Amino acid sequence: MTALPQNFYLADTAAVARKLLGQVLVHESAGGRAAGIIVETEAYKGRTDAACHSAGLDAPRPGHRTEVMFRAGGCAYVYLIYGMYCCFNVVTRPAGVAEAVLIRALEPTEGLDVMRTRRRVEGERQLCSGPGKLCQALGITRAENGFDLTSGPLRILRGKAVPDSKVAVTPRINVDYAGADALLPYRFVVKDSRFLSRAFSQR
DNA sequence: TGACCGATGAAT
DNA sequence: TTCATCGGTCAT
Repeated sequence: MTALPQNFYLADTAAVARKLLGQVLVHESAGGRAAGIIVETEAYKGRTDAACHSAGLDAPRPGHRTEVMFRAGGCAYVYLIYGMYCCFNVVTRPAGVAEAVLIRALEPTEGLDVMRTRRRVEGERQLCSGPGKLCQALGITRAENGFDLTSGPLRILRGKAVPDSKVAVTPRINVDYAGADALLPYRFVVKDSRFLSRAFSQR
């Protein structure tokens, strides 16, 4: 499998979030190699999106956590949430536009034992079914913030395309604070996956 | 220097 | 539904 080219990440952020379904996130680290198929994503559209960390920002602010979001697409944005979990995002769009895609769930495919050790749980459905969980399972921390995703230890490889018939679009999770923007259709899931952060159901 | 709070997860 | 837990962010 070959890594997705940087070009892939420069397009519209919601389109990238959709196209990331089915691609494969890999991390090779001291603990071992672990990987999974992306089954759930969310788009965060920068300046005008009240749910986005870079909401209202026109330019990078040195030292601010959103600094890497202003880089050209194709690198990692990792931040700490609730004082205890990391969330992994893919930076999108050309340099200067601070948008990103949050990876919310993976179907584990490689390194399940390493994941079990890191997560301290057995069931494969519990390994990567949430943004904090998948970072723990793959050993992704803020040390990986800014990493290039087209080469190096943290990469996204081209997997199998997911047809539209298997994709559902919903509002994003836990962004109620964003008012009307919380209703935007920016969450993409593989409908029938058993590995989502929460099961998809109609209506 | 300090107060506030969250793109979560796990237990209840 | 509740809460653990603490760094980032912004207001003093």
